[in-house]
Amino acid sequence: MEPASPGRPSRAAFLLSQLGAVASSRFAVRTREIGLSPSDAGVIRLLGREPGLSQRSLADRLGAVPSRVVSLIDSLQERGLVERTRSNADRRNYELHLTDAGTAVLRELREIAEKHEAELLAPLNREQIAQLGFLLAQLAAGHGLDADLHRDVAREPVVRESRVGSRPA
Amino acid sequence: MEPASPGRPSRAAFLLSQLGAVASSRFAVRTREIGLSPSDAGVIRLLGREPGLSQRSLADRLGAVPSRVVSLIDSLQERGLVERTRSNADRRNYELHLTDAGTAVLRELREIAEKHEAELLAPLNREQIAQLGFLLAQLAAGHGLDADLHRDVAREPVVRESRVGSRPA
DNA sequence: TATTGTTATACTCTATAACTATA
DNA sequence: TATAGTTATAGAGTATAACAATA
Repeated sequence: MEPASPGRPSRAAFLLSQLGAVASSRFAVRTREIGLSPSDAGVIRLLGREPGLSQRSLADRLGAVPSRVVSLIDSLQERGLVERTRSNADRRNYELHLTDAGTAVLRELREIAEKHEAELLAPLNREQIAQLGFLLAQLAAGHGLDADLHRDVAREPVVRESRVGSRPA
Repeated sequence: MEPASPGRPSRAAFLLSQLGAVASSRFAVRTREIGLSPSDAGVIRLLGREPGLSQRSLADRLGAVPSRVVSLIDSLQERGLVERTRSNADRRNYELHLTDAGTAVLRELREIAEKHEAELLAPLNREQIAQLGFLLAQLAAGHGLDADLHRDVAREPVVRESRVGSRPA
C-alpha cells in the first residue's frame, strides 16, 4: 500500500487505462467467438455505416495504413463477408460492401455490443451509468475523440520506440 | 451518424475502451521521453513498492511470463536502473532492487503520472473528477481489478486467436 | 522431482518501401 | 506526375519449449 504519495491525484487516469484494457479485451473475446478480430469488427461496422467506401478512405477512418487494409479485406472477402467491386468513376478504386452474410454478422456484432455494454456496466445502477456516460463523453470531446468514430486509437505520434538510448543516470 | 440502433445503450463501454487507449498511449509517450517503455515503467513502480522481489514473483504480478521478465530486467540492468543479487536463502532466486538511479527514475515517473493525470482530466472540473474517480473505482472493484495493482491487463484467457475457422455464413 | 532463471525459437501484428495500374 | 491498391520484407513485442543450476 505504498506509504508515499499522500496527496496524490485521483488515479482516475490509471483506472481509465486499466478499465479500457479490460473493456477492449472482453469485447475481443466476444467477437472472437464469432470468428472476428477486433479489426475485423471495426471494418464491418464501418462498412455497415458507409457502404461503398474505398480501401484508401477505410484506411483513413481506421487510422491504418493502406497495406493493412488489403489483408484485412482479403480475409473478410475470403470469408464471404465483404465484396470488392471496381468503381466505374475511377477504376483505381474499389467500392467495398458487406455481403448478405456480412450484414448478418453486423447484426450479431450489435447484439454482442449490447451484451458487452451490459456486462461491463453491471456494477453500476442506472443513474450512475448515465453519469459515467456523460463524464466519458465530456472527456472524449475534450480530447477531440469523435464519440461515434471507431478509429483504432492507441495511435499517437508513434515514435516507433527506438528503445531510446540508455539512461544510466 | 448511423440511423439505426435508436434505443441503444449508453456506449459507455466503447468510450471506456477508446479513452483507455488514449490514456495508455499518452502515458507511453511521456515515459518514452525518459527512455522507458510502459513495461519498464511498470517494473520500476513495482520494484519501488516491493524491493527484493524475485523474477518469478515479478512475473506473476505483471501477468507476464518468466522469460519476458528476463529481457525486461536485462535491459533495465544494462541501463543501471535495477540490480540483481542472488538470494542467500535460496540461491536459485534473484533479489531485484532499484539502484539509486532507478529510484531517481521512479521519482520522475511519479511526476509524469501527475502531469498525465492532470492533462487527461483537464476537460472536467473538480467535482466531476471526483465523480469519475468514484464511478471508475466502483467498476474496477466490480470487475475484480485491484485499484492499486499495475498488472498488465488485456490478458484474459488468451485463446491465442487461431484466426478461428472461416465463417462463410 | 520441482522450481528459478535462461536461451533459442517462433508467431502475431503491423509498418515501410518498392511496384503495377490507372488517372 | 500523382493516387489506389498490392506485394515483399522487416521489425517489435511477446509467447513456448527445452535447458542448467539449485532445491
